[in-house]
Amino acid sequence: MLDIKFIKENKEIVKEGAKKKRIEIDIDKLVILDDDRLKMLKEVEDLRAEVNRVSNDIARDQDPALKVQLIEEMRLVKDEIKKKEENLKIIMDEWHKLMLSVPNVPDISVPDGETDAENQEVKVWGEKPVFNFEPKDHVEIMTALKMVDFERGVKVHGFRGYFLINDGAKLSFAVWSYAMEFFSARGFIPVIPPAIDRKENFIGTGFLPQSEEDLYKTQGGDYLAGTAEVPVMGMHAGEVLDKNNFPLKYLGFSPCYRLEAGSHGKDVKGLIRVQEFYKLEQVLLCEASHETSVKFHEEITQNAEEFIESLGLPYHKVVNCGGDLGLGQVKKYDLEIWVPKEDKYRETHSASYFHDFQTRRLNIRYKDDDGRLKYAHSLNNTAIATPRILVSLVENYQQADGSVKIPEVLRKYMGGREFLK
RNA sequence: GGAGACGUGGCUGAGUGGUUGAAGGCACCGGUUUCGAAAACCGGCAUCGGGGAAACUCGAUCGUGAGUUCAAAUCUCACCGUCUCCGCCA
Repeated sequence: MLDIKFIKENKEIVKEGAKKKRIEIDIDKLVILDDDRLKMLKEVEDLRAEVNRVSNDIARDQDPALKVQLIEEMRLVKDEIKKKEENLKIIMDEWHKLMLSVPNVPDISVPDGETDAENQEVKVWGEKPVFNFEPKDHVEIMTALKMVDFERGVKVHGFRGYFLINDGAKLSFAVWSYAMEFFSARGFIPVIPPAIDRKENFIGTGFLPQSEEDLYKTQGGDYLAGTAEVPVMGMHAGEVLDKNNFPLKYLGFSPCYRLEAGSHGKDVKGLIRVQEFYKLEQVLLCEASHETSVKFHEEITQNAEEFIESLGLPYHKVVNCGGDLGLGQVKKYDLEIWVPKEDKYRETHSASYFHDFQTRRLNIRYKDDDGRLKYAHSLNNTAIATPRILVSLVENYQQADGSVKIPEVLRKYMGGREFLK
């Protein structure tokens, strides 16, 4: 959510921003609505002030006849207030709905573009593997090594179901353990949050109301989080944080549930696009300064880059174009790791910053040096997601004999083994 | 699952219909005192929104949302949450 004052004072910037994100929003309508809102609010408040004033008179005045008369007068004013309040409520509902739809303004450095096809590559790292044999895809490799069972996965879960078994499960634990150690060393506080979360957390982080069709829902009206970003951000909702603890760096570990409603035809095979997976997520809260946000955005991106590099996986980094940005995001980098058999990079990490878009909705503030309460800034980036990462791990490290070499850094979590076979 | 109690400012804690946005304490910030510090004393200290250059002023907020009333922290209802006892499970 943006500040309505900011919207009114920077109408053109907000409009341009929405356009860059390819989001339809009628800012002029919102501005008119807000003028109405303020006018109506003033009328209601003036009437309330009168009632308050006279009520005090009633309490003080000893003359019973006068009391009765004043009470009668106030009764009429109350009726008027009621009518005006009803009007105000209608305006407020509409106002609120529109406010939740206003996208955050993308940074000037965000390239223009419609879809992810127009994201710009800004970095390429690593050597793509050259095989002197016909490489296999991860489904083949992992099935042969009995690391995964899709048939039974579909039997038990349905479409996109999978079991990770034996080395598939072990490798997942290895990745998690390694990531836990890696990110802890960089000052991240590990958190295992609830993944079944109240609606407010989804509105607060910007996933609702827009992406309802992608979320699993419970009978109680809660939702299953598609990322630990939701509960970890919700953790401090409504709080006034101590500035001295900034930046707050959390490493959230949670199952992630995504309906993938709009992508039933895509990536139907394998572990790339599943409805239930696990992710370690970097979530960061800092003071409200653009420079600070940018600094930490680069930092959490760098963290992930170095993590991937330590695994020895070739990847590239893209700046997402305007059309590929979410409602609240100011700027986003995606890291995409090489998948040899598909002959392309696949997204594994997504690093974005939001300014106070999320914290305003979640009411996360801190007291600044000038004594004023300010909304903190928030950012997040993937640390690592399984099982998607296993795809590039096994495909890039596959050997002619069908075995898979285990990256050096993971070996200590795999009992010192060098190969999966 | 059954019965009961409770939810007040950064924290603690009074307040059961009328100038109560809310006593007292702690914490915090100024000042006096002191060579300095502590203690003591004096003063300040909620948030959000509207108007105003400002002083200031108006409105809202005592878990959340509705309601009763001229007037609600205080009464009613629903919801959320916490605690205690019993039961159940581990």
